[in-house]
Amino acid sequence: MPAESSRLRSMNETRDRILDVALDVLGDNPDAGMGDIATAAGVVRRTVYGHFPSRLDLIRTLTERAVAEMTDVLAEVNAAAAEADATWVAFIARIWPVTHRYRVLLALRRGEYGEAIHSLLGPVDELLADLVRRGQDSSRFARHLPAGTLSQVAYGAVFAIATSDLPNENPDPRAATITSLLMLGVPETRAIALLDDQP
Amino acid sequence: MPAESSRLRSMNETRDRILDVALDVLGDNPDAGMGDIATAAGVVRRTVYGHFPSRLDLIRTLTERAVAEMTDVLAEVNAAAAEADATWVAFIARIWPVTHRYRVLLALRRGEYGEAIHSLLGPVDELLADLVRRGQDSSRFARHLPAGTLSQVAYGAVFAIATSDLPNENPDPRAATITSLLMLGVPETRAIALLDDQP
DNA sequence: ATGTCAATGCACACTGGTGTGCAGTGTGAT
DNA sequence: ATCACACTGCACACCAGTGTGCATTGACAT
Repeated sequence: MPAESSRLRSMNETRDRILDVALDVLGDNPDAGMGDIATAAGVVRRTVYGHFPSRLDLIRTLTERAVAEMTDVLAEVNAAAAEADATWVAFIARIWPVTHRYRVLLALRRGEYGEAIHSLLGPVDELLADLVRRGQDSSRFARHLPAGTLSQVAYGAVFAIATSDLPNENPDPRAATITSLLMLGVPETRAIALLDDQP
Repeated sequence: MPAESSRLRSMNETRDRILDVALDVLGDNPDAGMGDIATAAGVVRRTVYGHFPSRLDLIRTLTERAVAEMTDVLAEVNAAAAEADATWVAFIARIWPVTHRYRVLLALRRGEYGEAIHSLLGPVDELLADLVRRGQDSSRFARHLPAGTLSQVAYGAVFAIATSDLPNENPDPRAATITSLLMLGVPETRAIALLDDQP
């Protein structure tokens, strides 16, 4: 099956390394240039343009990866067919590392490439809103905000906590989950009970 | 008292107009240039540099204004000597329009001028954290997060709702306040009661 | 009437990033 | 042995924004 095995593989390795490193570099500084990414990937700027014709292409590819991963997680936790609030807890637990990895996308959402990112992220937003709506329909979640807004704000809070770099402590996924559950209207006692059921 | 009355006044008018317009323009697009601001203010780019030697100077002046307004509001609501949760409600009500006005600063917090803005906004963050801490000490607020983080995340949620531009609806300060109270650990019933006490 | 000075309208130099072109080099494929 | 081609290294053009210099205009102050 691998026709041009070694040749093609090492090329894909370079490409993947650029993508991985780009997530890192842009995560630290969303305004980093193609040069910074290239250097960090141990490659020359020109080479990056060999794989991605433009900066937008790079960002788009990154976003597509993120959408794929997030959609997978959402599909899996939804497959468990549990209550919406339990599903939310499972979702946050599974999405936690992904959120940190792709933190740059949220930062870039407002900006030059916001339009492209937003449209690609649309489907994920939909799925998230669906989950919250399901919770509202079964009265697990409150209705003080429409599902679309509530899902965004709740996930935004998790994201904010996940990427907050406090001087001494490191972000606490448990506290973040509780916070998001609270704002979804889940009582604190139930929130803690849900968390204690997690493996 | 006005020595060079007309002269100096019209100069201050121009300066103030630039500042006001800058808030507007940068609020819509944080990456707008000095030229865009100048044009929107009905003035030439060179004139803006006459009042503010650099872009950073402009941003700093804007930030100083914001800090002054926010500090005033915080001082006033704290003077009422009510419970921390009631104070929070009053604070959100009073800060709501200000939040929208200075929305650009939050957007610019991550970016080139983040350092300068952050240091100027520091005192406000302190006051906010103090309020939340007070609430935690009197058991009005939950302790799932340290006061510093919780205050930031709660205010961040309010900000997110205040600046969310939904297709048809406009942001609802009441829903935003409830959301923030929930994540602070205030039970929904109490949150609604607090809001109904507001004028 | 005369001077002052904010605002104007150019000019310019500088910076920092993007994206392209092309000749050269080394390593796998044939 | 030779071809293909990913990567290099340097060149360039281009753009958009920043900040400065300076001569000019016009309203206000004296």
